[in-house]
Amino acid sequence: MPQLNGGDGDDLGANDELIAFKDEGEQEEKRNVSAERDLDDVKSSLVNESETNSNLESRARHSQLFEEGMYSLSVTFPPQQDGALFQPSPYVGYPFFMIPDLGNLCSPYLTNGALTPSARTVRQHTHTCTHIHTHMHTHTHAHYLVSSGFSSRLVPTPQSSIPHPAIVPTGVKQEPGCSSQPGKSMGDAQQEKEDEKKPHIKKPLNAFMLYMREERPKVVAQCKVKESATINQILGQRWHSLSKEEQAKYYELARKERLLHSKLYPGWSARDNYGKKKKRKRTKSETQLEGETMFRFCDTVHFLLTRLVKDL
DNA sequence: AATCCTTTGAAGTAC
DNA sequence: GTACTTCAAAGGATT
Repeated sequence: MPQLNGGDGDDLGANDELIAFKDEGEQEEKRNVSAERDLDDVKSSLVNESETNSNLESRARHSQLFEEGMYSLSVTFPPQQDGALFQPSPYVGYPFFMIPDLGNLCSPYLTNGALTPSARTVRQHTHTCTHIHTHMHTHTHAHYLVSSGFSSRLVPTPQSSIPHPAIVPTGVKQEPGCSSQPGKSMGDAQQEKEDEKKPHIKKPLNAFMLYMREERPKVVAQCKVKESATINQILGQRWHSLSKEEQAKYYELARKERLLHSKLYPGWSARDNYGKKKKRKRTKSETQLEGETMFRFCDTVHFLLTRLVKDL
């Protein structure tokens, strides 16, 4: 069961979140060094703050008490209109609810729209459930200790045919959405079929992506531009012009995204998505051809210059 | 229909 | 340890 442990440290906050701007000059880089350090400090303090937060310990304690059957659980399911899928808001902490499978249904990371049977059931109901938690053997609980709040969920074990990845027992690595047995060998074609059936779990958004999602509509409105490539260039520039505090806000959001993502999909790896987005890759011959063309071009230029100098 | 473009950041691979 | 690659979002443009 995933639990946020303030003691063991969260290494999800990458240390290299700030890098020198690639396309700017050395001087610009130097000017940014101190600012980067400051922002780095802000970021690490944000991480430390959240990790050492006394509320976190309190929440962890709540979680423990809950598991011991000392607490009752109150879960409120949001109303679903006309059975329509819940559309996640751009970013409001987490727009989906920590309900078994409904979480999958509403998760912004899932893209294939696959509905699990229990999700279909859950989204039909709108109710508030108060449960005196005394029968641990009949329920499986998972607690998400997200910075933004304490969420709990009830999973009636016998009915839950598709266990949520987040409740995979410790030490058991499970591929997201993968029902196949570990170590089971299968043909490549069959493996591909299995892969296609898997829900596509997207990468968590990084700080800049979160910023883009928020600011894009403003840029579109201001600049009357629709081309994403152009908009992204503008957003890239604006991102650099943000203050450290403003950027820190997005780094913190991104950290929470990663944290929650890792809680929801413990076995997920960025590698799982490799190849999901089909990208035309240059073949070796193409690269070689380009190199040869460049070589010939340089050779020609050299020849012409030599001749020019000779003529002069 | 599929891919490219364009940005930054995270995470993976390769050496 | 460093360099490189892939993919997250977005939607018009291009193939």
